[in-house]
Amino acid sequence: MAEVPSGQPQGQSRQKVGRDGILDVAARLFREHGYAHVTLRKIAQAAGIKAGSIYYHFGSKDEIVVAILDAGIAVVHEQMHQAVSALPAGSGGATILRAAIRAHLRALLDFSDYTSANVRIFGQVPQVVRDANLPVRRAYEAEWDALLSGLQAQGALRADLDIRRFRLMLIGALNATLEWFDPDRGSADALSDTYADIFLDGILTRTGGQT
Amino acid sequence: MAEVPSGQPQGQSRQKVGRDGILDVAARLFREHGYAHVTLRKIAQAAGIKAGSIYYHFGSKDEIVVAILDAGIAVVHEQMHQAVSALPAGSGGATILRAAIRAHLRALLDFSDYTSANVRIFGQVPQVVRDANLPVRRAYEAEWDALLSGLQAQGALRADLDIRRFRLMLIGALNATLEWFDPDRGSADALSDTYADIFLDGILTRTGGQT
DNA sequence: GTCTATATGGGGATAGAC
DNA sequence: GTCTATCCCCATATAGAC
Repeated sequence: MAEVPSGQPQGQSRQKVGRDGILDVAARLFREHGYAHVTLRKIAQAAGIKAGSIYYHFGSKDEIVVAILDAGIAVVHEQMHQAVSALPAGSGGATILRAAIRAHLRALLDFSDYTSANVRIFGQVPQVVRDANLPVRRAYEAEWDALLSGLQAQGALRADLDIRRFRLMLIGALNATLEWFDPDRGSADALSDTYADIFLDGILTRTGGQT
Repeated sequence: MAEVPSGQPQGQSRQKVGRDGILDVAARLFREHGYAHVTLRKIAQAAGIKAGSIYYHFGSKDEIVVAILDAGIAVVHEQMHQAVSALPAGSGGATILRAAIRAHLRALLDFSDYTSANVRIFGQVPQVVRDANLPVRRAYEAEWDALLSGLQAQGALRADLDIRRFRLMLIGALNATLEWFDPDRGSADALSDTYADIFLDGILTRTGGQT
């Protein structure tokens, strides 16, 4: 993301000092390479400092990871909430869901190294780190469940749809996109529309007309 | 899976000798703990041998991993192919898709430590290992694409559905289930039906009647 | 706030006895 | 086929100079 000034040694970005600079480069590295392969030495090198210096800002590697995981959920939660809140009052269920899906996918694929790092490494980190990230995860999940339950109560969603199960399926499907998304084959927004088309109406040929 | 005779020391299964025994325990450990956290020492301990002995059967840790990844795809590929082939001639598109989805999810959640290990660790292994697994993956993907394209040619699926993209979405969604599936909340088969319901017909309330 | 130097532990892999 | 013993490397983390 940050361009490297042309005179710099390879593999070392310009100094990104301070706690936030370290988090930024660490999030990018975790996103790209996964949890285990990213060492403090590599984070330090990418930030333009030495490994020992990291301990002035953080108490442990896991402390860095927890900060990144939490920030990743915070970003996507805020984006999704904003996107839905910004819709005109009285928007239909399909419109609301499309907006929420698009916001989630944008944060994951376009915006945020923190969100994508979260999705990428959550399954790889030690249990204590996962536990530390749980509260913010639960809050985001609750936001989705509230949204979906509201739509179901309005009659926009099938009455027999299990909200929790559908939310797990939907978020799981969206997050899995990270593994194969290629911006050269289409934008995140275009992908959002395809997801929405499929989840809202399915893939079968319709005999009767439908929204 | 294998019961431990009651007199055995903790953390050590009964001897599972030979190459296949090592692969079995390694697949289970990779499934449970991910790639990086499973060491040769732990595999050896679980197999009831010492770490050095593994090198009689395998040239490296990566050789073990490649064997497990390949076997994981082979199992799910075979199961899916069998399930579809076993259907009565002239089965409808919805029936065929339901059978394929069910077979995939069964292999992943009920059957095979190899398949679930593949899904769990593929994103964590070194590039050379991923590359080695690519041919069998491509073959499985081709099986799905052929199935879906055939259904689309028959008019069972929407004509504007991008097959490759849908296949990535579907397999990604099914595989993501591994992260949250809890057999106490319902069987893999029940989950398959929910997936099929959603992907085939969507989640919106239908105004007109539909299959 | 960052450096150098180092303690400590664990990993994959190899050699040779049995 | 499995063992013990060991090499070598790299990880996190700490201590103290600057």
